[in-house]
Amino acid sequence: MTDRSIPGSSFYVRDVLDVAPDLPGKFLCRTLPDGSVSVNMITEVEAYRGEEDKACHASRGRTGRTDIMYQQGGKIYMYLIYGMYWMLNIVTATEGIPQAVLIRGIEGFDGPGKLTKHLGIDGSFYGKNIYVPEEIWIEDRGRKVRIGRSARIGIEYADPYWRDIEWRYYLK
DNA sequence: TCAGTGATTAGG
DNA sequence: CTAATCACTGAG
Repeated sequence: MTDRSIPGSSFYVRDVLDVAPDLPGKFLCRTLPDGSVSVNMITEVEAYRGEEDKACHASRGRTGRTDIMYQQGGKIYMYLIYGMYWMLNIVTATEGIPQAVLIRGIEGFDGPGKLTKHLGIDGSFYGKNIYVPEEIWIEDRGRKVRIGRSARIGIEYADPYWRDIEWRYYLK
């Protein structure tokens, strides 16, 4: 009877430009420390695609931080920015191709730094699987949504081509 | 508009 | 080792 399913690893082992627009409208679920489950619809994401993407952390190659992006899709890539905010990303594509989707917003928590704070997740989640429904996972509840797109946020430093490309996807 | 804050990275 | 950078946020 249940109208919900949990995308398996194959959902994430696709090009980031196919995975990213499929995420708004799905639900980010998290078992909080008190045992309750937080469920929020994903509202906004961005795609970061390969070493050629000058706004992607992997543009400077494989390092300790970006190593996870080179692994098979479905892993979590966490990183700290400005010394204060943990960013939640989902690795996509097959092994050897560095891609990830940044989760920028969920219902009620608009902003990548705000949602990780609400969910209580940090660098200790680096490398965990998003398709295993234990601590944190994504559910498809059959919601049909309309997706808008725009340039990515906060990458003014990048070359114009990469700065302006419309790889941000959000709920209309 | 602008400072806070610390991991990560490149470079000496 | 040092210094620069940064996929952000909230206060003023």
